[in-house]
Amino acid sequence: MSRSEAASDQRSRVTIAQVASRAGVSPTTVSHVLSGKRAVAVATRGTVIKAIRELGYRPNIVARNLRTRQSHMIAVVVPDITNPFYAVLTRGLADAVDAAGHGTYVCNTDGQHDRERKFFQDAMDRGVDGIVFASGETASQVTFGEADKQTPIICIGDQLDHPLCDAVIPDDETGSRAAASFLASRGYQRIAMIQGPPHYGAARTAGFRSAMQAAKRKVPAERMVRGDWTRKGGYEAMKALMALEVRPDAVFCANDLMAIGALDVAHELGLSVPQDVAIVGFDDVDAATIVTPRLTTVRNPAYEAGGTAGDLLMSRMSGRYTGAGRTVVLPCPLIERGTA
Amino acid sequence: MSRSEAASDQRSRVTIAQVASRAGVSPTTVSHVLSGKRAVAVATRGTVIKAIRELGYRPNIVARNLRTRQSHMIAVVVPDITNPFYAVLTRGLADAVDAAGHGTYVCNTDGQHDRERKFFQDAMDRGVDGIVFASGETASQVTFGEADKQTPIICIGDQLDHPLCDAVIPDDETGSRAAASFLASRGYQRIAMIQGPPHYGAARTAGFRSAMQAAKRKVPAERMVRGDWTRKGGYEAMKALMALEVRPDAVFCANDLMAIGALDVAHELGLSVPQDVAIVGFDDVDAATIVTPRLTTVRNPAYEAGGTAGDLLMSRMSGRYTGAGRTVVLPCPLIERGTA
DNA sequence: GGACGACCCCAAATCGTTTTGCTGCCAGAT
DNA sequence: ATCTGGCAGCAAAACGATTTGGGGTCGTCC
Repeated sequence: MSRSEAASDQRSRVTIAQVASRAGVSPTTVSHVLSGKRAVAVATRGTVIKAIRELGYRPNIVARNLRTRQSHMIAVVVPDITNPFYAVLTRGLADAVDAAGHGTYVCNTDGQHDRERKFFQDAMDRGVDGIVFASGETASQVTFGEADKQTPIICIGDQLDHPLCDAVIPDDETGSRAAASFLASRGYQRIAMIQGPPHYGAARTAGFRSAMQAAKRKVPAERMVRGDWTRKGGYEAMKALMALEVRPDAVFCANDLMAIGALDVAHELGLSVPQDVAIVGFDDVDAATIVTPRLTTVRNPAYEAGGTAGDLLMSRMSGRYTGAGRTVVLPCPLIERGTA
Repeated sequence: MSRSEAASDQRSRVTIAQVASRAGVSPTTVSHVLSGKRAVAVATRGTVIKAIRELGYRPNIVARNLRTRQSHMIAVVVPDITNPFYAVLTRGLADAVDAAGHGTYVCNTDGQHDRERKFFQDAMDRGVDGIVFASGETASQVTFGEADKQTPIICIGDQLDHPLCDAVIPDDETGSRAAASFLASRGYQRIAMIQGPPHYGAARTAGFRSAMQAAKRKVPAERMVRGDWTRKGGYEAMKALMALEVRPDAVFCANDLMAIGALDVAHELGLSVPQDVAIVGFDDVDAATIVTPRLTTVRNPAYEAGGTAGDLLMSRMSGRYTGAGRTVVLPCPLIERGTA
């Protein structure tokens, strides 16, 4: 009984040593045929490969990671994977690094600083080879231990004070400016904006303001309202706007979800879009083409952002690039559809 | 130069040995204060903790994983994180296991069997503590090595032939039946269905058929068409349906995306929903409430599925449960909105 | 014939933890 | 005075790979 138990009790996977002993060589040799780091005679290699196959050997990656000090895993920390923007970004990243054999470890922070810090530490301790940080614009809150400075970081949408940090930032300001001047060029006079919460999305507001100035449109304070990025928030902000003495005839929303909320209000009030009121969003999420009429918006290149983050990361991990932080900015083109 | 280099060259993080030497104790003791697995005198513990703090020591998780043979990481393999259903499921899982200190490693398979297998192996080799497999209904394609049988697996939406495999399956059939009988009870006569691709979503079709039989509605073959789960696929399927000699007056779609595509057709044809044609979907994705009119659909409890998958996994990982595969089925309630 | 390379392969150290025995030591009971 | 038993701490062996210095064996060229 205890014997048969022991026989079937191969609780641990087969190790490199077992392969070696079966092939009649040393573990070193097995390792070398696996990695190809040193030449091994073809005959020997054959024996080893045969043994590997017969035993069904698979290398223990954890052990390898410990020895080589790299995990072939990268962490992506986002506010919420449920948010399509971050889901797409994550996918872009995953696709970019997958071919090189890197896995992706995702962390949801809900935008809370302490969770950001926690996951950051966690990822570091787990020995990830790189981190892409897409958790809002609060990135600068994180501080680094000495040891953390070894690991490359990519920051999306913001800069970060770290020696090995590259940034990829969608050009929010130019995109917003394009949206706002488009509205002006269409002849809309009383253009309003639903911004993000205080301290967020400053670039989008800046782009809007700059376009208004260029188009010689005055924007009284009551036409600059705020939402919390959600559909509901947009709904309420739009309500406030529509309750104004002089109603805006166009509104630029800092993101699509809020624009959809604004659209809800228009429908509710029986306003026709874009005749009575024009609406432009930002992000170009899937839902933008689902709503009726389809939402005119600015495309936020999530997939590309994730992809270039992956590329930047890999260029550092491979040692191909070592140097100061790079910044790549991605264009955010205006997508004309039905709401403006 | 070389000296100062060596000084700043603390390439590796501080180890438990350094802490031990600074505190004047053995690594063993440090480990014990960290894990609490054995008592250590309060004075000693104080010294150790002080040393830890002064040095900024953080344990090397990779080394720990190697020794303890567990990674506190679980893998979730999904077709596409970009699909809201899987994003939500993943989030439910992450939230469930996060508190216990488990990270989540996500793999996108795009539903391709070879990628499923690849990621499965990859996850195993990386030493994850558990896997939740949500990649379609093709799960049964995967085969296991002897060693893989040690790791618990949760299968979502399907069963899997593995000794330690639990399943959580949304009750597609009952949900579909509810949707279809609802349609019948509303008096619709010529009820059609847009199914998933061949071999997929069989339960949803079965529920539909069973309800039709119970309601004594005949469903001629031309009223059972297929889409590929996408909006476009739904669009085309609906086109075919509307081109029929006798038009259906209601159509049940196997998922929301296809339902939205169907809705596109209705709008295009100037048909009013639900007067001219009723539409019911399945999944209750966010977009279901964005479309006009809002989509009547069956709720697919993604978040809960992820959460219970996490719970089942943890009960096994902790050793609290060891035993045959459990199956928990989650109800899929009908959500009445505007399209039926 | 000896020197010198090429070519293979191995032993042993290493990565940074956790986990066993095991050893002193001191207090209290016999 | 001896024994028992618990407490605190340490040394050393894992965990499963990679890496490096070195040592055979052979062939070739002076």
